[in-house]
Amino acid sequence: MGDMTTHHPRGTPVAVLTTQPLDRTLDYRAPESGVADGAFVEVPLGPRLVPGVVWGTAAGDWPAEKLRTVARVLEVPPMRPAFRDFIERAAAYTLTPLPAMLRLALRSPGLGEAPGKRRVYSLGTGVPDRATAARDKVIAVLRDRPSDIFAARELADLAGVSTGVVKGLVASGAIVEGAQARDADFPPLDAGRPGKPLAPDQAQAATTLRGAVASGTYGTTLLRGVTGSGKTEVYLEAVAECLARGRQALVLLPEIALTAEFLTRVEARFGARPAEWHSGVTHAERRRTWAKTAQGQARLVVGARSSLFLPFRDLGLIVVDEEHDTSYKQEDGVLYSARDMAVLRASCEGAQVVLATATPSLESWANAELGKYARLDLTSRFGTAVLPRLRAVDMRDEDLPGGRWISPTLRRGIEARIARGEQSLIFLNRRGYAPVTLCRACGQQVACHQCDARMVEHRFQKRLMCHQCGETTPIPPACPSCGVEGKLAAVGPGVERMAEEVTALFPEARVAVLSSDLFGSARALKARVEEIAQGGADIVVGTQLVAKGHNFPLLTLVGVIDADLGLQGSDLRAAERTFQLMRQVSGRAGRADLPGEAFLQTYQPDHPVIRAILTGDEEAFLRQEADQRRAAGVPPYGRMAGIVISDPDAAVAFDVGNALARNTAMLRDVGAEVWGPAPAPIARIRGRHRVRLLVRAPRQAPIQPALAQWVAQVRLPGTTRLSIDIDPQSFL
DNA sequence: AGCACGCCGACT
DNA sequence: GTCGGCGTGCTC
Repeated sequence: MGDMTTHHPRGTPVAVLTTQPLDRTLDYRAPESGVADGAFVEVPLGPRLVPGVVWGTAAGDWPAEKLRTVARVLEVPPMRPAFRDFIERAAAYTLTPLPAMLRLALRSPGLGEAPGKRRVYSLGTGVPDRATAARDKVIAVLRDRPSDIFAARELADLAGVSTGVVKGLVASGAIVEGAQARDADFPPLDAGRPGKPLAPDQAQAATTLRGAVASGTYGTTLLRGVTGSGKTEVYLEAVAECLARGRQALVLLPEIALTAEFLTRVEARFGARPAEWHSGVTHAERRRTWAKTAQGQARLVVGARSSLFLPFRDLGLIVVDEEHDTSYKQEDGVLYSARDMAVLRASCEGAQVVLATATPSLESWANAELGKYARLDLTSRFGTAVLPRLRAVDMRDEDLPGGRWISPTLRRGIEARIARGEQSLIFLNRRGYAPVTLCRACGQQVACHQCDARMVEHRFQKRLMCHQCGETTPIPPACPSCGVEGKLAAVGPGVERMAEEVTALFPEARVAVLSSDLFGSARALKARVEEIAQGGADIVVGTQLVAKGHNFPLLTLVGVIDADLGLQGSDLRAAERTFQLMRQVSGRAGRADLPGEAFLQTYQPDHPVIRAILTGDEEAFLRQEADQRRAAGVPPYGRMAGIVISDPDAAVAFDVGNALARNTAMLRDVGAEVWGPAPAPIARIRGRHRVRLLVRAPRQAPIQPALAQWVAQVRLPGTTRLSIDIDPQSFL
């Protein structure tokens, strides 16, 4: 697509891409007013009106007399060529039908509707008919800030009165009521404010990033820095440069829970809060963010992965914070890696990308090694904080009864912390009470009836839960398999069970459990985290949740219950993930001026990954991992795709898989090989049997067109679904 | 995605 | 006779 945006006069045939899964554009006549390329429109399709975007000149393969006319042109700025280009390239890369990709860009509520209004109140010229204490308070607030306007609630709260008082004052004209569009401008961000003082290595990195942003061209930089090295301060300098140049910036965060802390830091740096975009934002606010992003008024957006599909007017910088985080690759209608899509979007927009992390993904590290990404390393921890001392606890030497998991060595470490009034963290990446519920009468494990997975006991909620489909059942009194009562036993540890053990060992200590399923809302979790940070607990027992950036200044000990957990299985990414997780969680200890210590309980202290974690030689670890991946020809040194076929009937899914495996000529032509079909790693989810094929090809091979041709050969039965995952997370 | 069309089984 | 099951096809 060129950069010319054409205006199509009334009656001209135009191509429209709708969100209907037709996998091609449809031709329509331009409406009375004419229409521009990229315009957001509504078009008649059969008996309905559907949303779409004008996608260039008509294909012309439909008889002119059968063309219908565009019903409505929405009053929002047209989708820019660079954005349309991104949608097309992202669709081609991920083998996603264009309409499904477009849908991600149309996820704004009430798109094209007139914005709602809210009633606002400001100081009037009238005099109240009767003066009361409550009325005087309201007038005093308004006199104090004469140019401001307030919602009734806001004004009443400031004055410490009820909203009835505010309404009462309107009658006399002492207060005037007005209407304000809900889509108000975002407060301006002051890029010129001085940031925090930077250490020499931070200042140097910041200067380099500012220079990259100032170039106004595409480029990606991997910004590495251990926990507490001030990565955020450094990339906020890049944001400041971008804002100063009048362009928009986007900061991607892996988790909503992290945004509150981040918003505060943005406010401290730029004097106002940025726009937010994630599932926790209200409809009205999302509308506003979408509209203001399109207008170019929202200058900084902080958001989840879906914010990559906002209609920025002039995007100059994308920061992907915690770029290694696996939640960036998750299905949300479409399978895509937010990190890779950020790079793609930036290259379409002529923007810079900063990938920030303490523990880079092997992909990003390899791209830096290859010179595709620039690389900046922050070496010193900020202030006086030092990295925690890491030690392995060899569980083969520890005297521990069955059903207990905290070694005497770890226990002594915790005792010492309690005596000094410091906090300890017990880390176990397993939600619930016990991963296995076993019947001692028949030997069967309680399984989910819809999935190929075990039911996990959640004792706090008194239920069994399937971690695949989320289904829960009450804990049964009798074994579902043999019907014998009172013989079900919890086997293995989960965080809830660890909390029980901790309480038994340290009855005086205040114990907090942090696990995603124990909090109803992100808000509740955040409140608890802050309480703990203030010293509201002596021992924190937590899952992966605690590894992600929460700052506990009093925490000086981290005990990893099972450092070997992630190493099981034969997935080539297991080592990388374990290394990252252990580094992240150890980094929680000793952030302030208290030195930290991390204990890794392991049965294999000589395992190369455990040794690499202990020595802390990340570069050596990554190099060794890279060598293994290169030898195996897997990402990032080879390309892979996973094809999952699912159907309620296992035989049907296998038939489709076998049909695909029969003709792989087009894949072999581009140098790709195919494995499978075989049952997928989780062979059944929500009653659907899953069969997988894996495709591996050399790094440069153009596999997408070949894959598209390959899967197009089979016609899927109505109940069967097929999904293609480019660069799958697991290549088991 | 919807929605119509259409071709076969069990009911008032 | 017809009500309704969901397979197949179409939408500019």
